[in-house]
Amino acid sequence: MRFSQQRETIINIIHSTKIHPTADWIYRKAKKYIPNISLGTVYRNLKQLEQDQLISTIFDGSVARFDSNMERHDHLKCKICGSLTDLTLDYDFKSTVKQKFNFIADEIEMTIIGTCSKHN
Amino acid sequence: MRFSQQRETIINIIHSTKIHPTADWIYRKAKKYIPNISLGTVYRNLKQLEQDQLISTIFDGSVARFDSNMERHDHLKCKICGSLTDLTLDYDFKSTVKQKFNFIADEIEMTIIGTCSKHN
DNA sequence: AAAAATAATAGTAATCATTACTATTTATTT
DNA sequence: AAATAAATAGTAATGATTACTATTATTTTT
Ligand SMILES: [Mn+2]
Ligand SMILES: [Mn+2]
Ligand SMILES: [Zn+2]
Ligand SMILES: [Zn+2]
Repeated sequence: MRFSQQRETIINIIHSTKIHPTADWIYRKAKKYIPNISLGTVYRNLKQLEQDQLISTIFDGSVARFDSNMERHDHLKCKICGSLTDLTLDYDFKSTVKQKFNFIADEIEMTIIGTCSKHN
Repeated sequence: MRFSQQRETIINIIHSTKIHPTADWIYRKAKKYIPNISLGTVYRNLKQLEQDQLISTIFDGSVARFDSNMERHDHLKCKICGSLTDLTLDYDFKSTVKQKFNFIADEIEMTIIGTCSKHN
């Protein structure tokens, strides 16, 4: 993977926020630095970065959002404002499903859906 | 909501399987009973049935899959064959996130991703 | 049972996010 | 500086889903 100003900008943008942005959000932000950057470039780089395990993809309904936090963690999703927030809960179901279902678990995705603290 | 043969067929199809089918899978199956049923009809009814809480929608990556099991449960997703299987795990994080984040949890979506028992 | 009212359908067009394509540009190696 | 090939911009294509509309089917009213 060769250096490019576009990729560098995309990485910086993702690392600068905790909102788990969409490709389009990243694209609009990137255009402030590189006005003629292409949306295809954003998608191509996001895919590349995911393959290289530098970011991860979260499917929020039907749109993809991107996460620079590569530690194991879960999410709170607010039904009202749509925000997605990190939290880390303690659990271990991998051994359970191995024993009960002979299922080899690689990862566990957990999203808690409800109303966030802003709406009180 | 008025009766229709199309909706009845769609409900029957969903209740007849545990595979969490996609709209297109349901459509192809429905055509065996109603050859000129429209894909739009399938989507319209699936949306209606979800609103009436008769089925639920699971977003599997970028495609929607439908679930007739309305009990609270979790899923095992196999990376190899793509199968989605029900299981019910015991946990309670709703009180935790209320206390720690002042977040009112309505539901928790948990998917355990890995390799299912078929591939041993 | 026929007429009126209106929900639901079939078929097709439109939308939206994402991916594919390709000529050109840019980074890296020689 | 020239050669090599990865990355880009711009645009076309794709695939899932939704919107639209004239027609059909179900339910209600007479
Ligand atoms: Mn996160
Ligand atoms: Mn299920
Ligand atoms: Zn909120
Ligand atoms: Zn499998």
